[in-house]
Amino acid sequence: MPKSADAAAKEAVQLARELARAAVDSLPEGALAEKLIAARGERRPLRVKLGIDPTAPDIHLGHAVVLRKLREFQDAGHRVVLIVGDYTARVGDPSGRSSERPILSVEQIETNAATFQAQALRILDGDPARLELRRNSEWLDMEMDQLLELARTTTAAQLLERDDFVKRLSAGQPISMLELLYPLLQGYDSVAVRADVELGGTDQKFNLLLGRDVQRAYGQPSQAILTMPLLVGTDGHRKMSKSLGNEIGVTDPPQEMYGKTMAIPDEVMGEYYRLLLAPEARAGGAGAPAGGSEGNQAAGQSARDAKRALARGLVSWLHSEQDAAAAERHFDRVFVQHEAPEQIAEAAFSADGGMVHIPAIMAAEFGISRSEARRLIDQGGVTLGEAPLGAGEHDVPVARAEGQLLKVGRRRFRRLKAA
RNA sequence: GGCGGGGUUCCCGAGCGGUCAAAGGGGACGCGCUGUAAACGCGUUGGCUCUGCCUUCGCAGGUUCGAAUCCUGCCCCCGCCA
Repeated sequence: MPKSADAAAKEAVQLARELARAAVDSLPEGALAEKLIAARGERRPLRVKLGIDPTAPDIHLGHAVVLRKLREFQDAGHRVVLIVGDYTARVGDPSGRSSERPILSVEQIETNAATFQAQALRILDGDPARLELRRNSEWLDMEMDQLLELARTTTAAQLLERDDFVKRLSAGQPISMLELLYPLLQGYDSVAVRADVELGGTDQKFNLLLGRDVQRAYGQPSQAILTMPLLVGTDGHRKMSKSLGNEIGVTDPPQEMYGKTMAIPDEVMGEYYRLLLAPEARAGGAGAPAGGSEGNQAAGQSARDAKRALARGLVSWLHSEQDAAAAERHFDRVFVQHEAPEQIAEAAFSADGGMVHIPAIMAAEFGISRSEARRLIDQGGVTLGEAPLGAGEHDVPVARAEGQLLKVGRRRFRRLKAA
């Protein structure tokens, strides 16, 4: 039962609108709908490209924003081409950076690439009909004359249009040739996989658009592009990134994921909902603040409840509902009731002359220096059993330590056992 | 190629022969408060066998009783000129 061309077009426009939900740019205007119509006409899925450089070992929620969007394309019947930038990782994309990237070893990149793929599959549909996994070393490890051919497609002026370059140039910061080359290589990725659509963060806009020019130069139709907002990190200010230490990893254990989410500033909660959770959850009951707030107390409570719902939602998505429930119980127990967690790792200590050296245990268990451990003790941040250790109380009789709970700061626990 | 400026602890940034593990700010951490939010207050922020010792101020040498501070060479960054 074929639909009329008119109805099909309407449907495509509608779908394009849904797919562009939460996106910052969908360019050029109307291109996505046209691609959808064309694909339907040719009875083939769209090839939707995302490139990720494995410069850090783990995928975090910032990546998840875009991966989630890709999943929507998959669910609409299209094919995602996920390119792990094992070759471009050696070049270093300047996007959003004020300095050049450190050079990664080939082994490091290889390790990262493997974990990236595995972690991306937590969000994407792994069905081969819906997902094509590629490495860009497949085509970027090219001959010099091929590179020159690629270089011919673009002028220096075009590359220097990029606002990041402009800023750095005027700020007197270095721009390496490799960085200038990067957008071209990314554009060539689009040529190599014949991308119909490419997604990326807003910081990728320039690169994505340049990809259109590169494709055209190679006689291909230009891709449509979709840019997603950059997710702000747990500090609430800067974009989420491993190197800033403000990330929530998609493979973070449930308790950690829940806890980190509870620590984000209230102001960014809305962003997290909008960019990470499904529309149902967003509209949804769980997160809806209790109506008719009575004063500050009630408003405070509902903000907290909304954040709990967010934390639950994220853990449910990336782990499971059971995990989310368990993480919440743990959170309530440890951080709301201030009780010890149900599961506590043991730390073996060796008694020396009947005394136990607490800083040594802390150093071994938590990866801090003994000096730092001493400071923590002196500041009253370390509790053994019921009472905090006093300043200078670094060595403790075995009897005082055996079987006791060692609490460091607000969140680190160990049960002490004689070795 | 020439001339000039610059490389300091997680980051920015002071220091410019001893009183420097190095001001100040940011960040982070701890305590208090609290909703592991925000705001606010106090404190900590190289390591260790800790009243002292060791390592650190781009790298390598040198001068000196003593160097982050002076000299020489090297590496890197920036600007102007060519």
